[in-house]
Amino acid sequence: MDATNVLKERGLSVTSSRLQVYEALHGEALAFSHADLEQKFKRKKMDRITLYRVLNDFEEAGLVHKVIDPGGVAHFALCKDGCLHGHHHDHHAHFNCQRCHKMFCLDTDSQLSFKLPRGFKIAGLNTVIYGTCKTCSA
Amino acid sequence: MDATNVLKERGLSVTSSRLQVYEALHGEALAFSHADLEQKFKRKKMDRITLYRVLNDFEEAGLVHKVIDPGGVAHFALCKDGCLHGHHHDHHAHFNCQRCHKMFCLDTDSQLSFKLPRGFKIAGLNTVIYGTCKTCSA
DNA sequence: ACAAAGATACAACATTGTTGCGTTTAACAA
DNA sequence: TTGTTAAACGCAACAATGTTGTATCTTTGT
Ligand SMILES: [Mn+2]
Ligand SMILES: [Mn+2]
Ligand SMILES: [Zn+2]
Ligand SMILES: [Zn+2]
Repeated sequence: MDATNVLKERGLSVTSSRLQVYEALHGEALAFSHADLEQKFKRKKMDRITLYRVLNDFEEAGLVHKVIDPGGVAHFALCKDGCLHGHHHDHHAHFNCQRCHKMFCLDTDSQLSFKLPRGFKIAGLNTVIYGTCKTCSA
Repeated sequence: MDATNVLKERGLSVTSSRLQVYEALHGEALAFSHADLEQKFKRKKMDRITLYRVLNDFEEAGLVHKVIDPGGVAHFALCKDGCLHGHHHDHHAHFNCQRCHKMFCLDTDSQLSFKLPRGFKIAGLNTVIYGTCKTCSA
């Protein structure tokens, strides 16, 4: 499905900023920070605040998920599975390279299961393994 | 062992700020943010920057570990096991309540195991489950 | 008690993220 | 296609978290 229809499907109006952001994230295995994305858009004059709002809207719509790196900075990646408005289920781990600072989504290779104490109710999770990626280890 | 000797054992000089911070974290099952700790010290005039540096020094010394909450804010808790200078091994999960904002260390109840892609080398991890804690769910 | 090394406190700054509001743009119906 | 309305944008101002530089004070070891 093309970007325009993805947005429409989620009830998001189709604007140039949103299309740009969607295209920037589409097909990537990495999650990008605001700084990363502003770099990508440096020729296209993407407003900093608009970018924040687009990503927030995307997250609420279940289009992207947010991961916090060990420095406290948010990274965003498109959801692969059928996340919906207010109901994410991308409970996978991430790998953040301390050398190249790439944030990898480990959709397939990570298996997470938690035993929570009685009475605790899970809404979501933020899992980031940090270290050195394959390229930077070699 | 008392606070003074714990500091000495790690090669940290014994100062009033460090004793205060150590005592504030000691015996707690929760990880505290800078804001939390400043609250605790409100009568004792703990300098904000000193607090940052004390916690950084403690972390490097393997005395405390740092957890990042889903808002990107750092929380600190004393290490329970034998972490050393530059070598932490507190690979446990945490639970952050979206209502009371407490950050629980799940030392005992969480079991974490990850299958990383070939070539990736793990140095540590930040795992935070968020939702509502027992008290706030009731 | 003294000298050297290290910790503290204050100011200045950086980065990340939020809020308010006037202007522009997209959606939808006439 | 055009007009109306609601939403998104862009700019400024602000807030929160965290870092760096430096002069002063405290701790440590002699
Ligand atoms: Mn992901
Ligand atoms: Mn912990
Ligand atoms: Zn790397
Ligand atoms: Zn709670």
